[in-house]
Amino acid sequence: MGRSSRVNLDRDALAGPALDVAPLLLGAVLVSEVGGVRVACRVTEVEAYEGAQDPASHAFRGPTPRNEVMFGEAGHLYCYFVYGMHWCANVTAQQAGTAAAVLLRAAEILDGEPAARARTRTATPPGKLASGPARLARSLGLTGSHTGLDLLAAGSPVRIAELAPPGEYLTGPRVGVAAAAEHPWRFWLPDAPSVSAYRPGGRRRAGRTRQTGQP
DNA sequence: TTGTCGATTGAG
DNA sequence: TCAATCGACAAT
Repeated sequence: MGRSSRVNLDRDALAGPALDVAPLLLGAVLVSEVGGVRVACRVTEVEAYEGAQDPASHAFRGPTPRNEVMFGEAGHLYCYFVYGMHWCANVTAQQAGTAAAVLLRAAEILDGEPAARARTRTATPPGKLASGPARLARSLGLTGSHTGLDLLAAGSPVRIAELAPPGEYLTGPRVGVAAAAEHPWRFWLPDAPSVSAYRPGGRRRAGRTRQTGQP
């Protein structure tokens, strides 16, 4: 075909390391028809999570019922529950047998904003409805029940509609991640208002006495 | 079976 | 800066 503004969307493109797949997903259009409501968004920020080599990955310690889908075929949805109240969504990468996933951290709503707004806090500013992984998942109505969905299947209620041509992007350390914090495995589009703010990882220490650390 | 901690968010 | 809130998983 002639010069298409889109990139061929085939599973092989997603079947590599998360580090390679993550930038591919920047600018991708994601469509959700969960609950009979259509919400479309454009991905602006992602993070790569590998398998056995990545201590911050859910798959680091091998397969479990929760992370099973990460070990499957690329291009499927992996949603996990965190902090007792939030869902976050990933796109699986690598070939079957090897774990990897790309966390969807932020997006801008292209279509169905009223529906997205209805799902999120009414106080959320318009451009920030899908800013942050939990808000992104909530805007699209994604929960653990959607884990395993094939994002490349035409009939899937959640799917990747198109990939954007490779473009400029920035990288930095992953947000809220303590392990392997030195790796710049977060990718985002420049000048995207929806991109979330960086926050270093690290656990809160219980009973941390007034450790001001100040002289 | 128990305890710790988390790929976050929003309020104070 | 901190509480909310509960599932996963490692350690008993």
